[in-house]
Amino acid sequence: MNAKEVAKLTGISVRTLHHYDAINLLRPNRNKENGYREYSEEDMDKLQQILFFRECGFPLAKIQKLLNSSSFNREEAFQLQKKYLLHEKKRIETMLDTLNRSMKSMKGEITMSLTEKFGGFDMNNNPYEEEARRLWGDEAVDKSNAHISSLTMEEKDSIAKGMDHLFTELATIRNENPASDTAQKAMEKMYRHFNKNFGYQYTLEAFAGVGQMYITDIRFTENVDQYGKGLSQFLAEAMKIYADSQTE
Amino acid sequence: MNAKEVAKLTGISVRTLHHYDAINLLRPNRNKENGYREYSEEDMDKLQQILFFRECGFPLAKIQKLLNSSSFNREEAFQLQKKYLLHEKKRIETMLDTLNRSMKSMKGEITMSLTEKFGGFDMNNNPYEEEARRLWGDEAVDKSNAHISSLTMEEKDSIAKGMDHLFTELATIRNENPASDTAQKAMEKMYRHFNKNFGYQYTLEAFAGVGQMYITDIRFTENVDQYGKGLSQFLAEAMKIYADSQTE
DNA sequence: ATTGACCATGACGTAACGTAATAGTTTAGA
DNA sequence: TCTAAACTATTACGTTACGTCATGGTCAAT
Repeated sequence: MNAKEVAKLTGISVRTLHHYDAINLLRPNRNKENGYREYSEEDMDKLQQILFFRECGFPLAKIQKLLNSSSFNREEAFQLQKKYLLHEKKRIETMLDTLNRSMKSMKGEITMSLTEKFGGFDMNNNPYEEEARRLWGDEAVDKSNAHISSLTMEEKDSIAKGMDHLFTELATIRNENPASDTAQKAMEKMYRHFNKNFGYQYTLEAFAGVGQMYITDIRFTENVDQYGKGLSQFLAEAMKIYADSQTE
Repeated sequence: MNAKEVAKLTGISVRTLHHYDAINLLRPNRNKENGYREYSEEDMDKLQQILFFRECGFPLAKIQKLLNSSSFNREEAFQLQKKYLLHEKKRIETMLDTLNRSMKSMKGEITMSLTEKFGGFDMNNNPYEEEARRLWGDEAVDKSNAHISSLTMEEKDSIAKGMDHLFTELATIRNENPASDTAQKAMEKMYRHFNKNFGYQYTLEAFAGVGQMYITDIRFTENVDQYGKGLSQFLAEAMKIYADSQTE
């Protein structure tokens, strides 16, 4: 299939296809003779995924990461998109209600509070982005998740206890300087612990990445900070310093 | 209400409010002492309209024109938005269907054609933009519409016949050069006809604008071309030339 | 009196394309 | 067979609707 046919079929523009090609999102094979784009069946399936995610409000950069994730799974993707669409459907129904009531309020039949007048507009906090990140967002988390799901209950329990222990311990030194000897020794221990308990060898990069996540992902921040306020912040810094020091 | 409260209430950002202020879309009063923005109840109603139209996919520039249109009518606006939302709801339902079927097709339970796989994505041609333009889009059309709706059936009928006659006549010369004497004489007649039959004095600008519309608005193009293929194109050119020649 | 949360106005950045310019290719009709 | 219309490609600049600083004034509470 050439670009124009694809455009016609899907309702997107040829320029959009060019764009997706340019940003490495969807790169069809080229005709050897003239360099024209040729879209295969697989390309079309990928494009469908892209458009679904786009419909769900994901930025293209994020879509790219998702689709490239090693643990990406079409079935889960469909489920997620379905959830989003159902959510969106509800939002629209809310807006329709707001609309109908606004008409009545205009005619003086009823009165509406300001809060009511803006019901349904808030589409900023898309909870499904977070779910997507959970599913395929971070390669490191991915792999450990995959590993975790392969464990028995007892194994899981044991690991959970080990982590709990580790964090409780770490919480006691959370007010130290993250670069201090005490802190860095703890980081070494932590790094070893991670490598022992998760299914693969953590790179130092990934280790630092997890630390980053503790402060960028609220879900993690809250979780970690339950062991002591400020722990996530401390860990993020200390883990990064450790990773950097070991890399040189 | 200050900007932050509005933001919290509606779910949009303060920056967005600043932006709407900057482009003259929504300009709240300012506190005389410190220049802070202060949003009144009216501002909030207008904002609601803006957000509804935005939700319907209208660009801000268009929203501005709509709201400033002399014939703008909140009730009609609500109705239009309602139509759009119902349309959107259906589209989402279509996509949900596509999604469910795609999952089955992935599992090999059913097969899907490519066309089916992309059902629901086409949201480009929003039919409601055209309806909006019809309602409030063109000031000139507005006014004549307003006038028309104030007429009796017989008067309407008589005018319709007059227009029919005029267009039939114009169709006979549609292959002339639009700048020719014949064409320009016909334009003069047409201009007088417009001024006689519609409720107010057409400016030459508005006259040329109507000509423009004959070729930019498909609805009109098709209508006009029923009198003869290419008539709309001819009229658009001839009317512009006439208007220009009279303006100097 | 100071601090921290709020407001204002620039100015620049960005995402996801649209649009136009230029040039090579393919295809349908004279 | 030749030519014009209709595609294709790349490059490049434009656009919309804001986000994100940077800088500086304002207000409310300690």
